[in-house]
Amino acid sequence: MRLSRFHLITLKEVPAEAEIVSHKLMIRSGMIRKLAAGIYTWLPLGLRVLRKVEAIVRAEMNRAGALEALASMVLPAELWQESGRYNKYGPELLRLKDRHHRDFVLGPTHEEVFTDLIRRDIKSYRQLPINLYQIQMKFRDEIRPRFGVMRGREFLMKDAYSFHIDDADLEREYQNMRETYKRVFTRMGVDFRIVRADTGAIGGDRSEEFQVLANTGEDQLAVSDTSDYAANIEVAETRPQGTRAAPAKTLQKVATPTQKTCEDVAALLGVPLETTLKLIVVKSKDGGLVTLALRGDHVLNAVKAAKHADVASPLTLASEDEIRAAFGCEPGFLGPIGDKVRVIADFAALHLADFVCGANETGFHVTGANWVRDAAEPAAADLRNAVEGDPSPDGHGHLRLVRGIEVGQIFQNGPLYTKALGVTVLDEAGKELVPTAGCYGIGVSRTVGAVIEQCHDDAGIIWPDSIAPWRVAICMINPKNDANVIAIAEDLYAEFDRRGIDVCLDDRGLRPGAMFADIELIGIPHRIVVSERGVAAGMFEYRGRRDAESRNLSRDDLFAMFSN
RNA sequence: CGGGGUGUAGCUCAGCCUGGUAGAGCGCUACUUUCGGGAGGUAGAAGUCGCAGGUUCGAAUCCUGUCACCCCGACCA
Repeated sequence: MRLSRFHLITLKEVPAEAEIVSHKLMIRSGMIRKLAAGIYTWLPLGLRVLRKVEAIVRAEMNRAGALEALASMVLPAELWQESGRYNKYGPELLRLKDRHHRDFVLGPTHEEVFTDLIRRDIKSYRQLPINLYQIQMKFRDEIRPRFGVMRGREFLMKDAYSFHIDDADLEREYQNMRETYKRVFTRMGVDFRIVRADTGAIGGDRSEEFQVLANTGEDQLAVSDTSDYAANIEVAETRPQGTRAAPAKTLQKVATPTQKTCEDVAALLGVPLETTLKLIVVKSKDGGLVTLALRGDHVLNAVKAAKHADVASPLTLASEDEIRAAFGCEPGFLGPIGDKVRVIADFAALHLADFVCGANETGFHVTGANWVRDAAEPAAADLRNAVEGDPSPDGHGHLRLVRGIEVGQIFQNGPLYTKALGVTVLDEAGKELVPTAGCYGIGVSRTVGAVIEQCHDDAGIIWPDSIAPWRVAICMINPKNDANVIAIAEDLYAEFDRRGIDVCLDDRGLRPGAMFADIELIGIPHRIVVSERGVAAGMFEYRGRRDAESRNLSRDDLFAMFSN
């Protein structure tokens, strides 16, 4: 590609809309432009990268034996009503009506569509297993789109759906996809971890996420410092540690007129935050209320709490009015003292002795509180987020917390959707059985952002060869002064092109400074400079994007370098 | 949805408090001198000041409403 004929629009200034580095660089380099909140246009430069990521995903999926298909983005609501997700999925599901007032949705994920396809076409166990995938735009009406393509409302996703005769075969395909994803992200040149994950809105039994490590990632991960245990914080287990000390202090009421949070109360009383107890009142499964007790320094884990047998799912906080009615005081002064509402305590909260908590009286807390003596012994559960230094749940080492960008997730859904849509096939004995299923997603457009998040410097993006818009840029210095420069650069460009090496020729006639700045900003991994003095010496200046200096190479050296 | 903030030239922003001729830098166009790390000079094009009402002799500026966008908290590839 000749850059003089390419729509390369770079910006010197940082756009006001962007917060994180990948978003800034994608706009500055002219990869994307925003059309509305969370909705972007991919410009030619960005699309070259997106297509390369897509090509790697496609190649690896094909190699793994999956079959590419393509479904509509607009889906009939009936299918979603049939699976029960039309109501369950929430406002993230964009609903529309056609001219006949029939209900449709924009597809946020396609379990229903592919399960329906299987229901119609697959009659025999002989036709299984099958793994169908597509690479297609998805739409989710996110509460708060942000960070450019990292959390857009429209995004490009590879989604695959596999169907099996039994769980053992599902497990085999799950491992097949797991290995495939490892290959995909390794080819992108990113540092990633596979972590245990919640199944969320997709549902099912077992799931892992592929997380690209980055400080700007929205997900928190708990990883062991000595074993290979790694989990999304949502599902990272915590275990009971230590034992509860015997009560040493007496129960005392203290005035805390404006202190509603554990932080404020601890500061007022001059006690460590971890000696305080906080109560969070939520809806219970039977429609009433249940109280969750956590140590003041711990954070409630909504995913774990919602899985508790007595807690309503999804987790729903009680309203202030409900709290007043149940406790007889304002929120912010609640305690387990007395038997106002049933309490489930986190393991760590259960081990507190002589703790500080609300007095169930507006403006007051108590000190020296103890379970059993002052409050009924609560049920125990794992309710909190793991923190740095917690023992690893696998018994090996301690947890470290890191941040990641979720670029892929694999699920074993089991018969969740096949059962809901009434899919059956005949087995060897001629008996009907419900196939079991898995699904596997890769956020293709998000991966582009995630790679930039990991691979950049002050000058701009640093693409790995595998997904760079071009592997090599040939830059002409002052071509107007020397016809030989043009001739030799053109010849080199033609030869790279002939050899199938993805190359661009910067023939825009810019001054060297501006040209180099652009080539670095858009992240071309290899740069070759053709100049008057180089031509005179019969050499080319080569510089890798991460190199500090350029070096002089002959034409043969260059081709040798890119021959593989 | 709650909390905070911003809408003025293609981009980044000043002007608004204290109402009175629409501004700067970058970018763009032409000419010119330059020509190995985002060049200098000269000339130029470019904005219904988000939108709608209101107050006023007069509104970018004050008031009301509305829309859009950004940031902080509950969702997920």
